Amino acid sequence: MKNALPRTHDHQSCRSSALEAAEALAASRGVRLTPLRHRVLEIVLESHRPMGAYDVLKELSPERPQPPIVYRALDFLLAQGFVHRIDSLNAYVGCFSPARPHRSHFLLCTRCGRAAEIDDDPLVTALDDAARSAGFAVQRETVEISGICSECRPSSN
Amino acid sequence: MKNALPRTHDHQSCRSSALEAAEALAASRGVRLTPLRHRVLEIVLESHRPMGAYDVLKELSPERPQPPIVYRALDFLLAQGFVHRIDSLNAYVGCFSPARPHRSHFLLCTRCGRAAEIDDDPLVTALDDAARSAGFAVQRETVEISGICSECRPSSN
DNA sequence: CAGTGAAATGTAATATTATAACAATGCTTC
DNA sequence: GAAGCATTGTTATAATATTACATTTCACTG
Repeated sequence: MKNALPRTHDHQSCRSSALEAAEALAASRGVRLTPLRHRVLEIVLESHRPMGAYDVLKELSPERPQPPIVYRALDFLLAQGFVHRIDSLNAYVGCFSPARPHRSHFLLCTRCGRAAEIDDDPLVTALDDAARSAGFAVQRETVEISGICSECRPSSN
Repeated sequence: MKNALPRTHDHQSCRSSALEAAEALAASRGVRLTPLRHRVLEIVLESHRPMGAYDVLKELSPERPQPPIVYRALDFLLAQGFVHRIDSLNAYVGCFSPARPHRSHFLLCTRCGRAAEIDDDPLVTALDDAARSAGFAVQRETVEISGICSECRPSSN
């Protein structure tokens, strides 16, 4: 099911560096990135495409665990910022820079299915300003832009 | 289940004007706001709080329709912009200005449960700029800021 | 290094959200 | 009023998520 990623993108290495970063962060925070959690993170990182909890479950065969196993692992990884949730897809993506504090804002390509995190200062500022001017104390944000990515657009394809 | 809305907010009148606007728009577009669709819209507009499809279903008793009835009505209302979907809650809110073209951006209070649409030019610009600079052709956006609204914050409570 | 309590995992059952497939009805146009 | 299409009705089931409780593992303490 994994298909072409941009040739310029060394997926293998970004995945392992994300894993290493997560390991280091877990150690420094005194939380346990257990084998199960590690495995789930690995599975999610293996795809730049959001994966549903049940997709992860399938990848965990032949262990054939029950849903709570995966949901709990994902909850842990979410809490640690090692994965993000894509609300519009009921799915999860690995975070490739868990060490850098950032908001969870995404471009989601409806053609190739890839999710790209965006870290855009003006956007962050605009969100903060909008909330502040409404007297709103932000707890959580969902910012997901769906469309066609540059790789999938005729102009650059 | 409906509890205090701000005293300054004439909910009854904003709901009926939203309904009238939807009726007029449907007529002008040549689409049919059938009794069922009208009723579903009314139900959703009756709450400023996002309602799940099954909440709407319950309100439709004693007709006791099956889920597809409600999902189809909601799909129609979404397509016409008479309601918006809140992805982070799997829920729907009525749109109070369906005639004015706008994006669907929300503040969601986790205390009182209310959803407020925000129409913030800098935010719209920042989103557009972020997408454009990534060469991304936007089809759809989910922007939902969850937190505590000004009415629910100690300072203004 | 055994005992204890907390954290993590395992398991069963079920709740919640959403859709597929097809039948029946109603509306529109000729 | 028959044809064709949109809408609604019905059944069944798929997909997503959680509750409750049992068991195991881990980390600490004595």
